[in-house]
Amino acid sequence: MGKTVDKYIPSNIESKWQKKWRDEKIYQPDLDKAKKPFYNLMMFPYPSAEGMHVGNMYAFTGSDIYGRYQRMKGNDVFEPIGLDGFGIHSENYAIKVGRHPKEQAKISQENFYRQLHAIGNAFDWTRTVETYDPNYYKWTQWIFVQLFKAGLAYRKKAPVNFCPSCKTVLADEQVIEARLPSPAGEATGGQGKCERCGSIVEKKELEQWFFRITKYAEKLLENLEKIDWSEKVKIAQKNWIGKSEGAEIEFRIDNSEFKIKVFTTRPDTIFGATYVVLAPDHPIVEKITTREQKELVEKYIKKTRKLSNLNKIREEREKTGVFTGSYCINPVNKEKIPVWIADYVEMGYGTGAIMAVPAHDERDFEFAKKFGLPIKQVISPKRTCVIVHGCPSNKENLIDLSPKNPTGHWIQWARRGLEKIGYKVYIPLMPIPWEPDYETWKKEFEKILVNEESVLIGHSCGCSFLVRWLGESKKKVKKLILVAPAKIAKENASEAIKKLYDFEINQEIKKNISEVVIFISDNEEERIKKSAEMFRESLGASLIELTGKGHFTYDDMGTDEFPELLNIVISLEEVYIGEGKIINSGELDGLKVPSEMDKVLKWIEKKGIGKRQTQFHLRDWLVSRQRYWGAPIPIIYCDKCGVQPVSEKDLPVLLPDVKDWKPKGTGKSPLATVESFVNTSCPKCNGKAVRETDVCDTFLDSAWYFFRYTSTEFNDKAFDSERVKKWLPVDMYIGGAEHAVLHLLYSRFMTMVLKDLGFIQFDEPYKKFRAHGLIIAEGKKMSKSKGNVINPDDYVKKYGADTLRMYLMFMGPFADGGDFRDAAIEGIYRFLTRVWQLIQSTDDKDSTREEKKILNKTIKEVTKDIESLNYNTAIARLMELLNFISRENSASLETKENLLLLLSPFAPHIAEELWGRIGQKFSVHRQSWPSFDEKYLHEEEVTIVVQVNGKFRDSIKIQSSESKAQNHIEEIARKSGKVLKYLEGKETKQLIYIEGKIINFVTN
RNA sequence: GCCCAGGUGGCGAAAUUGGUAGACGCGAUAGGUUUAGGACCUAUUGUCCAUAAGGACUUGGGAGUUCGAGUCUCCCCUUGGGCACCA
Repeated sequence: MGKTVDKYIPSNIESKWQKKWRDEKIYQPDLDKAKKPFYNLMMFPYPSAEGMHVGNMYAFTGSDIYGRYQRMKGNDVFEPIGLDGFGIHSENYAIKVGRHPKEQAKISQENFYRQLHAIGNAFDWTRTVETYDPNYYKWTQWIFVQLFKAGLAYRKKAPVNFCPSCKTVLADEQVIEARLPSPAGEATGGQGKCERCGSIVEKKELEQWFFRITKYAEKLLENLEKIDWSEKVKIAQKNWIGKSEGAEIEFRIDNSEFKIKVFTTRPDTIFGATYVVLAPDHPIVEKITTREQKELVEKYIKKTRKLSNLNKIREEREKTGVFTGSYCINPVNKEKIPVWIADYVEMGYGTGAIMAVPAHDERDFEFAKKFGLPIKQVISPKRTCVIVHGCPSNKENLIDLSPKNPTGHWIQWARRGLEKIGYKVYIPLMPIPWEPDYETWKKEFEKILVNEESVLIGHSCGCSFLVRWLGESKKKVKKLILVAPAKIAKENASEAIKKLYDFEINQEIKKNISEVVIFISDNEEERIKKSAEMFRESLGASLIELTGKGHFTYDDMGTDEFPELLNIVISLEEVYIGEGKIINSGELDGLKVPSEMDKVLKWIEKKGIGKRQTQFHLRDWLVSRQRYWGAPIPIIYCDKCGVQPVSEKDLPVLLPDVKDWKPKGTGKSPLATVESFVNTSCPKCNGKAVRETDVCDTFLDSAWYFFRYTSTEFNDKAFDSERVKKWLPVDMYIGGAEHAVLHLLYSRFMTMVLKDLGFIQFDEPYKKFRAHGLIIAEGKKMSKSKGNVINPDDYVKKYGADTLRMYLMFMGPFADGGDFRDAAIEGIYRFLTRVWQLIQSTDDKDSTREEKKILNKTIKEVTKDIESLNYNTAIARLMELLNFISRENSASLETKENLLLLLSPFAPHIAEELWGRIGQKFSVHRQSWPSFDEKYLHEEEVTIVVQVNGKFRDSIKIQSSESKAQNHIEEIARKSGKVLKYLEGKETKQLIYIEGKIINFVTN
């Protein structure tokens, strides 16, 4: 050894190879002839003018590694790149720097592409796509026209989210932090903030274009089952689509022919509907409001409208509403129930009307409580109640729960009463002879499931147990009831009893219990009264003294009134939303819900009261923007012919170059002032007509770009169907989870539409999608406003792209992201420098068996790790292999070659350079991915861990051929001095042997 | 409030899916090399006890299952992220 080599200087090799790769077209598959097409796509970036940040680079690198790996596996990998530079982000930036968006786009494009070149990705640079290029947006407009013709694009006046700062309408998805409480807030229509600029969004009524994505709600949901996507993104989409199943039920207005349809997911609670609520803007409100209530109702409607424009975020969601004066008839029990209006019901969801079941819905409950409306319980809850009795006066009677025993008597009564109202009652039995032993009691008691819905009843000494336990365990329970709590004066008590009461009442338990009630009768003995008083004071409990009745003395617990008292205290003072049995509901009584909901629905349909109904949270996609920097919506309005799409031969509708392009804030696009743009002729009658002046949402641009990549040279079609057939759906799509419901849902929708219109044969755009993690800087999200955006340029300059790529990937699992810190990057640089040195300076020798083993193991592990996107551990394996070479100070040529092949997806430049230097032909990136041979992975010697009682005591080495010989291994293990020590004088009760792994002596 | 993902050394993180916890890297300490610093090389590095051999403890907390738990079960705490008056 000892060959001297030149220093590793990344800048000397990186741009050199980047140029060579381009010249040799090694990353340009022949899209028509490729035999094994593999479409490796990453979400295309919005090119901020500041340029790429390490977060972008993280995503690109992770995707690139996967693509490079697939290429080496023999696939024709297509890895395109482009820019999503149309739209509000880009325009806002242009406003900020005071430059025309078109001009700014040019600058951003140049800068972004320069950076993208520098990171060494295997992009096909001949097929770039920019959304603001007329050759691209021509086809965005063409898609709009197709949707229009198919009836999937429509116009309607709608209250929309309007951002006063961006001066445009936003889709629901682009409004964030909606409905958060604010300290000074007042109720509003539920405003949030603009996704882009953070301004508070207003509601405005405007004519808007929508895409009928709701038509595909069911399919968008259903298909999630069949695609291989990150689970969290699937869940996010599922939640966003928000399917809920229930019933639509019709309520007749009393003394009138009007009917109100309500949607409910809880048809099982219909007997508990005690009033009906309409959204304030429900069209029927006007018709059913009585003369007496008219003024109030109108005032309320006005107020809610005004509030929606007040840009204030509601505070405590205090319920408001007014009575309309009308009643309707509950169809199941013919009860006359009032009709109210309230802004907690929204016109936009369901039918804009609800049946209110205050006993089983929190919002209805709140409302009912505020306005004194009746609450009727129809679901009996599944709750637990634990009765802990006290010490008996006579030990023998303790577990005698028959009514003969006074204690037994009241317990039986309480149980019966509680079970009647739906409680599952537990009565833990104490051991006999009874000892006030808290620890034993606790062990028994904790076997019972106690949760927030539980009611605990303590009697006498049982009270002390419970209070002490609640203090210790910090459990939350619904209610604590203490019956005649006893506190025995410590000085007179036996040791055991003293111990029982030796605890402090923990103040925290007050927080954990909704209510504490203490029962005591006035003729209880002083001692008990005093202790009741003590518990009351410490727990803030209400004390119910049963004056004059005398039922609750120790000797006479068993009266009929007692369980009824419990009933009063336990029932009906809170909402219950959980599962249970239907009660008070006539024919429905006894059904279990939700498990027997189907029977309820059948019954409702049979009775003709209502029908099954499914609702989705998903709303139609609002696509118009009152802005300049976007694709003009290709629609023409003609007085004679109405709304007409621009004919396809006239596309694109070019975005005119105008000086006055800044948003107006009038609800109209800047294009509206450009007469030469607005005035046109009707495509149908050729008469005078005007153009639509709004532009398309930028999410439309990005909803189909992956089709265009395959067909950039075609100017007569959006995409070539043969190409698309060959390359799509995308094999691997990598992107940020922040687009979980925006871009990903829209592009799925667009694909479904294109399929239904006959342009393509598949309905899902991305076979496999993986979300990468977020890169943060110094523990915070990177953002321009925080000034902590990290630009990769500096790092590329200092360490080279290879080092930065690997550092980013080494931080942690690709799906997790990480915190970017300067310090650790040195480690990777050191690694690559060592690769540079060792590959060149070490002598070539034949592989030893050990070397073959570690090499094959490395190949196996790195392959597995890349496939699961665990790049961090793949890199660790490469380091281990290098450490081996370093230790041995030699390596076979085979090992060196394979190391470079394994390294090449991660650090493409250095791998290419060294590949040449060890005498191989260009290019390392055209080689096949190495395979491993199982025979080298097999160990000759295995280490058996010797445990005594599950604890590691020694390890022994044996030939792997002997690993089946348990007796032999036991013999060796027993001889080990370390093990002997632990086995001495002890009997081996059990011996566990796991072949080739572990031998465990279990002694007593 | 609901849903999702996390919580392992000083730090980023591994762990064959129930079998020696802490691979790999950063940082730190000591030594070598160097005029010096840097770079590089070698060794050590979870915590505690012990002069040592050695021992005990340890994966947010608590209980449980098991010969054996970071991994499985239950409860709790906590940090991110998403959704939210959705009927």
